Amino acid sequence: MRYSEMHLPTGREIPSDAEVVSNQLMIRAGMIRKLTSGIYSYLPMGYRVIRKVEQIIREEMNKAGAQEVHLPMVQPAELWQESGRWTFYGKELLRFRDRNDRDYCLGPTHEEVITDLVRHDIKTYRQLPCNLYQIQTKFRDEVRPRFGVMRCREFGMKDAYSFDADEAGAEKSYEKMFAAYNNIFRRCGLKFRPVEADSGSIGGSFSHEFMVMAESGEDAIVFCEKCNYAANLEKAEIAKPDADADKQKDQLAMESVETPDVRTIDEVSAFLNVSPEQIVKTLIFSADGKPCAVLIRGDHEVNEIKVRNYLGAAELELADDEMIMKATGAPRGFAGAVGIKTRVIADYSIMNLVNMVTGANKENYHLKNVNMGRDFQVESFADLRVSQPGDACPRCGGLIKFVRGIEVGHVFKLGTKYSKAMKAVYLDRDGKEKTMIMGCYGIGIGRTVAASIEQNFDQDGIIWPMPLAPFTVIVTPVNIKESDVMKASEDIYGELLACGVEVIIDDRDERAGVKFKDADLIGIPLRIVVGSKNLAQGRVELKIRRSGESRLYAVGEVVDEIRKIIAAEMNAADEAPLI
RNA sequence: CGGGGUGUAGCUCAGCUUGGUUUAGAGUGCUUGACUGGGGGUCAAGAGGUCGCAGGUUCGAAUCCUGUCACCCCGACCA
Repeated sequence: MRYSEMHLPTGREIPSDAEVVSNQLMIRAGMIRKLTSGIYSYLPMGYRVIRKVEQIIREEMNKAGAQEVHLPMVQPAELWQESGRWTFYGKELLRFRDRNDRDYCLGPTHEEVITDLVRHDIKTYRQLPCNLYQIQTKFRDEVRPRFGVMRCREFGMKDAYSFDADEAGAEKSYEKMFAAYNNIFRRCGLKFRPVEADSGSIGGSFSHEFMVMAESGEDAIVFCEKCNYAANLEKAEIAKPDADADKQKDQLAMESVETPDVRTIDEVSAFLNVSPEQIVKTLIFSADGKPCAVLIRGDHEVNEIKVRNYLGAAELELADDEMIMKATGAPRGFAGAVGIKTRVIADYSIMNLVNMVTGANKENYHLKNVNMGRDFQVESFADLRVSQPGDACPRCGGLIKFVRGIEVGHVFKLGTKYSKAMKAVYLDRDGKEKTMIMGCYGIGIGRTVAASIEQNFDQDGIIWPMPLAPFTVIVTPVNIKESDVMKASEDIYGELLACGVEVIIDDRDERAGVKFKDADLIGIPLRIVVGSKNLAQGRVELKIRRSGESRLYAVGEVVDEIRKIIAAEMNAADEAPLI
């Protein structure tokens, strides 16, 4: 490719509405342009990188036995009504009508379409397992798109769906995809790790997210330094503590104290001069419209996902003032377990507490020396809180650490949620009708590209890992008006092309400084600089983008050297150990 | 949906508080020419704007008022 002929509009200014570095650099490097909120165009440079990621995905998916298909983006309402998601999915599903007034939506995901496809064509266990995937545009009408292509409304996604005859088969399909995903992200040159994730309201048994480590990531990840436990914060388990019967011996008599307008943990702690660990927070939740009290130690936070999962509720939110008043007989801020008129569940954190401080279910009063069993009963204890620094690993007891990550992939055991609702069945060996067991597996393509930039940049611009680079080499003639410089540049360019290297020659009539800045910005891994001084001695300069290192080579040797470097780096990306 | 902010040249922004000396500006980018040629070079000449849109107040509105749209940020919500 000739730079002079390429549509590659680079920019010096940081766009005013770009927050994260990947978004800023993708715009400045001429990769993308925003059309409207959450909707982006890819320019040639950006699309080349997209296709690199897609190609790696294709190769690994095919290797894992999946087959590529292409499903429609416009989907009829009937399918979604059949699965129940037409009402369930909410506003993220963009709905519209055609000229005959029929309801449609833009596909945010394709479980319905693929299940419909498979149920028509797969009739027997002999056709199973089956794993189909596609790389296609999704539309999700996000409440708040942000961070450029990282969280946008229209985006490219690879989604795969597996169909199996039984649990064991489904497990195998899941493991294959898990392995394929490891290969994909490793080959993309990303620092990532798979983490346990919440299976959410879909209710599958198992789910992993593939997280790219980055400070700007929207997800918090918990991992253990000793063992390989890693989980999304919303999923991170906390081990059940041992019961400590001894402590219960020192129970004091319960007393009521007046605490005028003292509501929050901090206020109670200061007013009564007790530490937050001694106070029990009593949160009233509305679980599918019914109140439920959740007890937790004052210095901890409730993990609403855990509560929702524990209660098996479809919808969970903090109760409104009216429900609180009805359940506790007091306004917000004075709830307590003693005498409360709701179910009461408690986090493990209060299991061994004695002489607790709680609300009195009476305005402007709290209770001191409250004790479980004696003063109130708990329906059950469970892990309901958010993991925090200092917690022990739930697997090995080691210390856990926190990092932030970008979710680039998600593998999911679906079970029979869709196959059952949509009657995707087959006949087994005995001629009996059985429901297929599904799994689904997604990768955000644009997000993977953005995540790569979040991990690979410096003050000059992007630093592509070789497997994703839009071009591997850029040939930079310092001055195109010098014919010997141009001739040598063209020769090297031609040679690289001839041996299949993706190369761009910067044949623009620009000053060297401009070319260097642009080459750095767009992040080409290897740069060959052809200038008259070195050329007079038969040499050219090879500069490595990532290290900044530069070496001189004889004109006749530089192509060989480059081939060696490329081979070594691509190999390293293929064989990099998992972290 | 709640809160906050911003809309002026392709891009980044000034001007608005206190309406009229600004014929709407700067930097950068773009065009042309000359010089220059290893880290966004210099000089000169130029093109480019119904100041988001619609009303209103006024002799007079980029500037004040009302409405509206778009975009961004924080939160809530949600795969």
